[in-house]
Amino acid sequence: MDLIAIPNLSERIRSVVRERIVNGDLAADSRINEVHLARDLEVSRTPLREALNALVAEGALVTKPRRGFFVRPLSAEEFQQIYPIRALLDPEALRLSGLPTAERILRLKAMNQALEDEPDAEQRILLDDAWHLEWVADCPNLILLELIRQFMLRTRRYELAYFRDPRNLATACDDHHRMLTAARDGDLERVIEALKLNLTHGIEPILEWLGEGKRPKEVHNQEE
Amino acid sequence: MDLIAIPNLSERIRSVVRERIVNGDLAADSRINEVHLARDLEVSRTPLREALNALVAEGALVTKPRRGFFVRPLSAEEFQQIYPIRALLDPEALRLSGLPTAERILRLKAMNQALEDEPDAEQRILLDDAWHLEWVADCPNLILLELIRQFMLRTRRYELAYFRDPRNLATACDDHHRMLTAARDGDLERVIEALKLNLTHGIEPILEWLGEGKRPKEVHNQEE
DNA sequence: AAATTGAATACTGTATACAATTTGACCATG
DNA sequence: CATGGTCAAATTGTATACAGTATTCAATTT
Repeated sequence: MDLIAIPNLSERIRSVVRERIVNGDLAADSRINEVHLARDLEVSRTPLREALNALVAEGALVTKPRRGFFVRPLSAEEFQQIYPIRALLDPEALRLSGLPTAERILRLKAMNQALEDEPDAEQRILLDDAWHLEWVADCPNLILLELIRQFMLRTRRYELAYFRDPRNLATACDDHHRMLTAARDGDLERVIEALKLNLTHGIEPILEWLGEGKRPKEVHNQEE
Repeated sequence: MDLIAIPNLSERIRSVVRERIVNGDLAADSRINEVHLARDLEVSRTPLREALNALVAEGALVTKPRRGFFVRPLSAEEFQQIYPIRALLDPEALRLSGLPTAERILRLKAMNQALEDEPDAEQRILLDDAWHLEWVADCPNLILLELIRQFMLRTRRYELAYFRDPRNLATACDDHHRMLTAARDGDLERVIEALKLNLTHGIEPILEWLGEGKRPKEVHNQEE
């Protein structure tokens, strides 16, 4: 019997649309035209609407009754609210997980290396998320993990800019390294401190980016 | 123009179904038959499915592709995971909010009195939630507030048993009182400590309840 | 008697159709 | 030239229809 549940169409649509929002293909604040988007994706409106509703729950969209779905704009305000929450959730999950096993430390080391070598910004985000999840893989509080995953999705749009800059990548990998050495010393509290620092380092550069140029694409919703 | 957005059918359905889950009208672990439930609610399946998907995001239901929606059972495990998260979120929100104004303290005092006098368990939950939200009303992190509200909904099913017992109500009001006196003394840290204690007090009795009798109603999904 | 297969049935997932509401353009009016 | 009203087109919300997938249960085989 199905151990891996095959996602249905609406779940696949959700991923695709989320991608488009993250990339800016669907401009911030723009209204989503269900008919056009459905035609573009070559699906009907029903599963599309299910996907859009799910994205509302994720915080990527907002919905106004009888007006439609709108892309939640990237904003310094939202970002300044989301990131501190991760800095609250992640350390707690790590504390509950305890120190990683020697085997896991090895894996983490390899993952960090892969991150350092990765040229593509989007892949870097995925690797970074995987890295953080690996630390808390043994966390007994599954709902907390669910929550962390949810917030990883919400921060994704912002992190794209962060991981494009090699200097930021270097900072991140450095922080990660500090976590690893603390773990090898068996000092959980120091690991947690390093994690908090890591999560804090992201804030400044992203706020800067949000302040200045913001996003390039603006109007361009989707073609007719 | 519409300051208060009138909810559409699917949003209203969501509330109704959530209610039924909380009450146990839809038994834990039972599969939801969309056709029957739609007929029962006198709506079509489309908005019902939108509502059910939203409830999945809320954690009240789970969905298995091509199998359908299932009522997430109340379990000691889930509860033990949810409550500590509230004990993480609420104090942080309170810290960000700062001490309440004298005016707000008065209002809180009145709210606690109302809670103490309330005979109905369901109303008590609503009043208790309102009480907690009043403390953090000034929290600048709106997303954190959103999250707290979300978890209030998730804990609701469990708290019903808690607030039925007058002894638990007394304990809660007592904790609340302690928070108020600490606030009047201008000692935020002591308020936060009292809040943590308040949130912790709920755990034991509910676990006990979950261990023994559990819920009365069991089979009874919905009538044909 | 137990296991297995296969057809009938029930149910979910998706598409389409229809109703209700909003939007925007056009024109009349001050 | 601005303002407001009316109507058509566009768009969302809901219902219904259909297709594909699970489940059930009886018939058949071992």
